[in-house]
Amino acid sequence: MIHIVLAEDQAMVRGALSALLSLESDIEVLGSAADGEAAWRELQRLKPDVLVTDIEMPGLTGLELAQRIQRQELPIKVIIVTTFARPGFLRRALDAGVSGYLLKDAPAEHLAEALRTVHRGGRAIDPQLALEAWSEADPLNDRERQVLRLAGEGQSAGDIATRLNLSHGTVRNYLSEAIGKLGVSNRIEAYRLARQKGWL
Amino acid sequence: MIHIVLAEDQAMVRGALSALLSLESDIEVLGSAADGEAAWRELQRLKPDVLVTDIEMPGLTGLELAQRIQRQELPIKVIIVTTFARPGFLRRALDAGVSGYLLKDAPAEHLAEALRTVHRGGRAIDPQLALEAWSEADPLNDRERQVLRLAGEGQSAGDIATRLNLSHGTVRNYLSEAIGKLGVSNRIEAYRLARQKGWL
DNA sequence: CCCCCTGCATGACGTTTGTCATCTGCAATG
DNA sequence: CATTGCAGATGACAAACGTCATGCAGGGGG
Repeated sequence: MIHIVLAEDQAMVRGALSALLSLESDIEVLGSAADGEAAWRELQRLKPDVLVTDIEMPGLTGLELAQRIQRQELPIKVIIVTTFARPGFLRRALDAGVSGYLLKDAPAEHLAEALRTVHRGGRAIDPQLALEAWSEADPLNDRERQVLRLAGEGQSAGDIATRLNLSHGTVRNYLSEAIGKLGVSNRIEAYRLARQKGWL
Repeated sequence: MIHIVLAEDQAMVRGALSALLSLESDIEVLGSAADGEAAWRELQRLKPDVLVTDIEMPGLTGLELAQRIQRQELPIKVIIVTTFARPGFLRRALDAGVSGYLLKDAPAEHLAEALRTVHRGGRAIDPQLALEAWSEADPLNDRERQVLRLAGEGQSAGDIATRLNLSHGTVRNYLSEAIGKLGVSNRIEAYRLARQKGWL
């Protein structure tokens, strides 16, 4: 019997996944949580074999949850189930020691299979995503990332400069750098591309 | 017995919702589809009582699907289940004659209840969202919307002008109008705000 | 010690944006 | 027919944007 805990912020999806997994005779859903902190408490309390978690959640994200489990050396495997086919996310997830990474685009049956594979000690990583993850590295440095994030919210170079204690010229330099590295032609495209790749 | 068809692009969520509803003894899931066109074909073939659909789907959106059902006067009720708490979306959904509008944030049990209410001839609209929907009207006209959409993808005024067969000055005028109406200070903020409100 | 690399700043440049006031053509309305 | 209204165009202006060459301080590492 595989004991699991579910973390997913959308209540309806959480309930539906729970129903889905409860149909499997070898899986038991011990509990579920709507955010990272609550999930952490459930893990301590219920000691499941596997945590199935989304990435985007209020408070603590799924990735941070995985990191915490890894650092505390808890004997709990982690499977990420997310909408985002972003190579950067998978990379970070693997660094955090997760055993599985599925997309919500994948057929529902894959989840139970992945759960069994992981419980057996194996890994279940979305194959096509795994390829992309190792192909393209994030070309941005910290400053470029920060600046791009703010630019994507509609802030001007001047605003960003104030926020980061830089000169407005420097901000424009970083932005220009980022635009160049990403091979696009303005800050908006740069933001969209970086976001889509999971480089944020 | 309530017969339904499910339209939702994320396979895992689709499967999970199907599992959830199948647990109810008075509900039967006749079929499901991953995009609007497929859903339309399933509706013709299976003649369900109710369609449960997401909004964001490739091809035909859930809103367009509802419109089509309304225009053809099919005896099929529609329940929208979506992530987006955007007043504009609810407004358009109601115009398209849908009977239910739930958020994925709502508890899973609400779905089955809503299904029964709607099947009985009632309406099931997320209450807090219903309030917002009548509070604020979309101030944008068609041109402004089009222009803003493209601007949000990073296109320059010139690009947009070419795409829409307008002069580049005119495009800037519309953009300026939109920025003014929304009370923001540049195209990026305008795009973000309009998107968040569901005005796209 | 010197060299080079990195992080940030500066200034100049041409382009794009955002704002206005004004103008044109066309259709609807009286 | 004249009048009004609307969609789109124009041109001018200041501000912000994107690019580039250059400068400068502070560390390492040779």
